[in-house]
Amino acid sequence: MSPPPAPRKRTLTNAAASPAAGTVTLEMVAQAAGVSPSTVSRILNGTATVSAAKQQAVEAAIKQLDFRPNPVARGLAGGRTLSIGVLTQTISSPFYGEALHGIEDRLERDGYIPIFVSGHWHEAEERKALDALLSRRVDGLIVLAGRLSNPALQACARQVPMVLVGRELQGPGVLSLRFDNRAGAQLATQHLIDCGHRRIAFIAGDPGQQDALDRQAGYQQALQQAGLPLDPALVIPGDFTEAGGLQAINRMLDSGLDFSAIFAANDQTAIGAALGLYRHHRRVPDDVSLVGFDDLAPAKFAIPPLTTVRQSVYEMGDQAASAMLDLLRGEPPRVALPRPELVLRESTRRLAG
Amino acid sequence: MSPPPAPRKRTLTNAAASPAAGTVTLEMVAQAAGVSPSTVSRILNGTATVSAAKQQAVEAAIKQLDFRPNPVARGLAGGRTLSIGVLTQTISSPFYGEALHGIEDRLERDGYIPIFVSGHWHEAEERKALDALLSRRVDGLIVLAGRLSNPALQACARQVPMVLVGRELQGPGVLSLRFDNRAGAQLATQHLIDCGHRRIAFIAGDPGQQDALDRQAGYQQALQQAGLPLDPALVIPGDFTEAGGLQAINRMLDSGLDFSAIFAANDQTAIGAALGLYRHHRRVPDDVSLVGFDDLAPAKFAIPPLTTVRQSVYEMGDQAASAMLDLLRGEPPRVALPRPELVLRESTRRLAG
DNA sequence: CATAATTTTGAAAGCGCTTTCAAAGACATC
DNA sequence: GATGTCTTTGAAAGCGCTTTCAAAATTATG
Repeated sequence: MSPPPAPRKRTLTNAAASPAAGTVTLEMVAQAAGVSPSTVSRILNGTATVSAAKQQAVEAAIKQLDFRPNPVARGLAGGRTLSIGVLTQTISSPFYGEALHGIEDRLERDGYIPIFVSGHWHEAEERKALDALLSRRVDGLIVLAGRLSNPALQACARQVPMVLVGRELQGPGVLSLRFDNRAGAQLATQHLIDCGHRRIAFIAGDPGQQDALDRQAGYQQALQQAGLPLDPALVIPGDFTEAGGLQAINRMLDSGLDFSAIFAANDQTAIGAALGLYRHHRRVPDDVSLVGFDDLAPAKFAIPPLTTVRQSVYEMGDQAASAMLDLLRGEPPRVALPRPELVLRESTRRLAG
Repeated sequence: MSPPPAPRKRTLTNAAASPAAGTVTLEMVAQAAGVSPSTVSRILNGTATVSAAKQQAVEAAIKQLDFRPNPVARGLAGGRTLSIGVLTQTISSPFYGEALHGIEDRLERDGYIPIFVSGHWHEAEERKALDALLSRRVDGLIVLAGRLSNPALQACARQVPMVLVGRELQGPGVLSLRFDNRAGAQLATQHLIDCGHRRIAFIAGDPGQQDALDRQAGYQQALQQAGLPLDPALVIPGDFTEAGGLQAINRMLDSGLDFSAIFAANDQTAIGAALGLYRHHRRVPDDVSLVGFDDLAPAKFAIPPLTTVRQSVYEMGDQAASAMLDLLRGEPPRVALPRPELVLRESTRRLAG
């Protein structure tokens, strides 16, 4: 080990109230490289062409001093904070969690950082959270579903670019990203039909979410296309939670509903339904086939492993972040949403007889 | 509705490159209230006593203009950003997700905002994430477990106060929060013993995490206290994941291991184990009793619902955030960790015969 | 009532960076 | 070689807030 030559001389700055004393500033870099701060800034941001000689000198100084620009200062001066506000509903939900993961990974590659806040499906909370984000001067907003009114969202979109996931909204500065829930639901229902099922129940999702409505539409469409009747009794209300799925089963069984398969509006509902079935000693898939939607992590280890529709929520997050980055660069956002696909596991089987 | 009297006069500032034109600044408030900016700042921060008259005038102006201080500017000038960096491992994991939720709720009450970053159990990533946090000038750091070396953590703690969850570390500016994993594991094991089980297998957790080691110690201690032999063959390696649990079962069954109950190091492992058992046509709890650890959401809807040790990860997050707030105020942190408790569900039963 | 001891207040200097603006250099043209 | 055009560079003015510092206003003291 050769001894480190210059052990950080600290003479240049007005060493006043610096909290962290070892902070290297842009000014120090400029001084070390023998140029002006403006030049260093320009190199950092690629704002203008700089002579090769100075470019190198500055880069060397940056490396040597281990300089890392202060995002707070940049935010104040330049108006950019390199942070994107993300409004999610429940940070710990398996569904949103994956999307956040996708967002985080994508943003990080471009030096942005996501700031996550939760709205808990509560309009007032969502509004507050968005306010907090805006007052922190995030450069953009990614909103995952929620209950906030469209006008409220549009108002935000007037301040910063916005990407909306799971909701439809037109407007300046807004980009809407939606899965093809309908196609996914058709896929699931069709699979059940292909297995010979005729009495296919649908446990619906939270009627306040467009996704839920679309999935129901897909279910009905598949039935119709197969020439099967649409029995309203086969549509049981649910709320996208395990408890809702469990409850739905109880209701179905108590009322003596006749069915041989169930399509649940999401995996969580399906998992609750599976428990309900287990409690009533109905075997999956022997007695009833069960399909979920989303392909969340728990589906894979459910008992039995759940046949479901894969959505790649992670990828959706990735796409949302990508689109935001495009928007920020002023480019037209290019998104390629993943197609829904059926994941065959062990919760469905061909109807015997 | 009376008409709003002054519809936002905008004459005062040098209306140059303001990105959002409608921004109200502290200076505007000062002007409206007829005082100096310093005074407004003092009122905002409670830094000094101000005459009642001015106090009121300023408060009125703030309300009237709907002024909200710019955290970015505050961060630059005052060194406080009102944000707390939170290093988690997987933002979408059911375990950490709940802790994040607890942190978020607690911080929000005091006007702080958490900034979540994930380390993915990867030292380099953790270091990078921490760097990003630090360079964004977070006021404090909450670190959830991880693989980062102690010296590296201590170095961070020298810059900002730090609360460490799930790891033991002494040092200036560091506060360690640990569950009593050992007691929890004893509880679980003892329950199995009480049920008459003698051959109790333990599927271990990730040996890189202290939690895993503690849980194993608790398991062994309970066995010893009951005068039961410690058979090393009964301890099967695992890694805190469902896949690990599944694999462990395969190994146990393939090797013809004799056991009537399993204590899994966490719920995820237990859920994987349940699937393994299902695959091998071993019924839970009829053929083998199964206990998990953590009481994560999925445990409740597992098939059968999983007996487990409740940790309240949410509460842990809440406590960590509280402690951080105390630290920031310069008060000695007061934490009251929740006791572990056994949650009896349907995956265990008294050994027949 | 003068003078000292306090308290309230405002002016001004930053925090670390970006961004005009104009001066200085480099290059091209006649 | 003089003049004009385009490019590189630095000085300086902020971004919106906090925080000395010292002046002004207030209160206490002899």
